[in-house]
Amino acid sequence: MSKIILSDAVINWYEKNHRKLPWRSATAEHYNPYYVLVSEFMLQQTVVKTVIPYFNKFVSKFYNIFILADADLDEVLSVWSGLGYYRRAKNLHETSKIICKKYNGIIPKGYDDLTSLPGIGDYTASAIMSIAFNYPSNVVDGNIERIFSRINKIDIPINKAKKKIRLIAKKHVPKSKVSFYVQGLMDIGATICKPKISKCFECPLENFCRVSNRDESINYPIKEKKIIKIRKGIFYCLIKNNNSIMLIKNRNKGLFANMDVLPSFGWEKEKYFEDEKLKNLEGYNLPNKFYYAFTHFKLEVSIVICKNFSKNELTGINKIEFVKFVDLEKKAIPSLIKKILDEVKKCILI
DNA sequence: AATGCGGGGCG
DNA sequence: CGCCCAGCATT
Repeated sequence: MSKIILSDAVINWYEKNHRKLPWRSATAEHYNPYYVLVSEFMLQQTVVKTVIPYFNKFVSKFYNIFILADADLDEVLSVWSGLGYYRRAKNLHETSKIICKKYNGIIPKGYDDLTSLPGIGDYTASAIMSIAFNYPSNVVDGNIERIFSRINKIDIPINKAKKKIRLIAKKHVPKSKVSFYVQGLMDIGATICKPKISKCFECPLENFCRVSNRDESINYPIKEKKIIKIRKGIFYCLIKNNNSIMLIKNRNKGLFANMDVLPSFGWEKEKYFEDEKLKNLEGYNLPNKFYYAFTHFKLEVSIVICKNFSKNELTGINKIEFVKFVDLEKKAIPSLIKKILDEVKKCILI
């Protein structure tokens, strides 16, 4: 009797237990590569549950790669609004245009072709090749890193162990059913071998694992923690006719690139306007401050409202636009700004 | 090799 | 409240 190998255990598990997701098909042979492309961009550093509604909205509006390539960036960003990491939206849009122009709309299957596209790195290229085209590439994401760091009980911090884990993962890649294999590993990582609580008792890989119990597995992979600093920002809501508010088109780099935002200062290096001009505006502070957490810093948000604001008090390099409150949902607004706008709407209605 | 880049959900 | 997530690009 031959011993079952890890990849077979994963594939067997996948065929019975995999999650039903909108970019997946019943058979590995019938994957829609465009769906895989879109989903992989959205899934970069973002959990499946968050992505699903955005994916459905995205592909119902941009239902193939040609429609996407022909769309305006602002349109793409407005569908992406709330999902975060907005550079991904621009990169996906750019990538779709290149694929239409250079590859006649056919998503390339080669690693070098894929990684040459904006927003596609080692992981995404490998994932597209394996998931959409069933090619045996070495796909290693956060889930798979976690699984192998537990299976092999890797006792060095994860940022220094990545190379070693890649080598381990590579040895397990099967020759067939790679699509089911990599997605199976990710599903196991997301539903069983989870970061905090792992359900080792129902794990198909228990026999392969050196830390197969919950108390030990929670310590892997080993991570070093970083210090989060606090910044303070003042955001200006400039209201006209009691029904519209001034938004500005953000710069095309850095935080909230190309998004529609409120003028603000105090928390970023780049300035929208001269601080003095904002400070001289007649307005009133909302009494309640709140905190908003980014990955690398925490922001204390203060809000100033200026009513009957006339635009010529401010001049800046950014494109200025007054948007009616009822039209805000069509704009490409990040969640932080949406939260501020919600506070302001409450005050204006009272 | 380290850092910037969102947002939500969960323990 | 801290941690984490189907990573990539830049420095």
